[in-house]
Amino acid sequence: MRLSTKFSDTIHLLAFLQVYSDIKLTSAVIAASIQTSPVVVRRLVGALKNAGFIDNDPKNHNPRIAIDPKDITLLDIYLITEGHTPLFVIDKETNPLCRVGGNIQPVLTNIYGEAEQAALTVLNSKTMQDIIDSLIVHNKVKQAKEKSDLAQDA
Amino acid sequence: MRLSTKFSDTIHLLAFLQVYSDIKLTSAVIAASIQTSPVVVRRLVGALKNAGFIDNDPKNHNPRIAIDPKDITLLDIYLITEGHTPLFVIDKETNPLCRVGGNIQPVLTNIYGEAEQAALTVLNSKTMQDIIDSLIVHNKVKQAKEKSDLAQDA
DNA sequence: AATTATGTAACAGCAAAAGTTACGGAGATG
DNA sequence: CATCTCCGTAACTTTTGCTGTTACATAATT
Repeated sequence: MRLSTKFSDTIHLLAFLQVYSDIKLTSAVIAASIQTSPVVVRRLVGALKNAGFIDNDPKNHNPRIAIDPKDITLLDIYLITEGHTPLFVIDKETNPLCRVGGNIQPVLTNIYGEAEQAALTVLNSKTMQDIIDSLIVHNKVKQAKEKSDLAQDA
Repeated sequence: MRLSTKFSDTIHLLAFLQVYSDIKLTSAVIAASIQTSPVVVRRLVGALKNAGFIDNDPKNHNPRIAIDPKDITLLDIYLITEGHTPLFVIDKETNPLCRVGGNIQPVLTNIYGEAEQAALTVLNSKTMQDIIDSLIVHNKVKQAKEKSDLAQDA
């Protein structure tokens, strides 16, 4: 089956909390940005609260990031949301009596592990702050483009 | 969704062709090692023939590896079997009018791409020959262990 | 107090993968 | 040359796990 979107959605969620910390953040408001249902958002928020990444702002009762975004890496989020699922799947049903089927699993475990490690190392080098910074840059570029397109039309 | 087992099964298949090149290799025989159905094996073999990695041995009419196993990397196999599926999934349904939802996709595309690239680079550094060599080592270790266990019992 | 939002649990729907059935055709065997 | 086996492929079924929905008890808000 296909991988879940939980990892992406959770990054989205955390960025949203930070970018929109000044408005009232209900699960419905957040869901409108992720384009999912409020229940799904509550589930994601719940998992993050459990892991200590989100708490409640005493001022406005918003959920908010409980840790400096510089100190949250994408690997941290990945492990919370999909940590159980290996990136590469090994077929567990192979004939143990065969010279190939009986030995392929540990061989693949090693190699896949190495590949997965490489990917997760990249994720560990990126923080939520990097995401938020990139979002702002992308947004500025987009707005400048829209403005120039508008001038073009006029 | 989780990834399919096609990647693993195809590596298994190619190793099997090489290790058992001396016996009659029907799809049923191969299926017994992978523990799947002959039809599934035929599908995998078909894809590999299409890609030029397998041809037919004129001697015994077995399917056989058409390229030196040293020159087949796991990345080659990965691209044939799962090349279309990204390792990390990006939620395509986000609100374009939101400062986060409207910009998160390209941001994630960049970072996920970098992580995926790192994993695929590892896969590209491993060949089918490495797999076959490792299988032989694992098998020898296993057999030695069995022999010593047997001596223990006696 | 009344309203609104949360946290969960249970259920339904959907999409993708794996396995199954079926069958025409190619090649092997006697 | 007739039979038998296996292949290649299409269509269908089953399974599985993710997403979203419904429902409701609890907590917080006004």
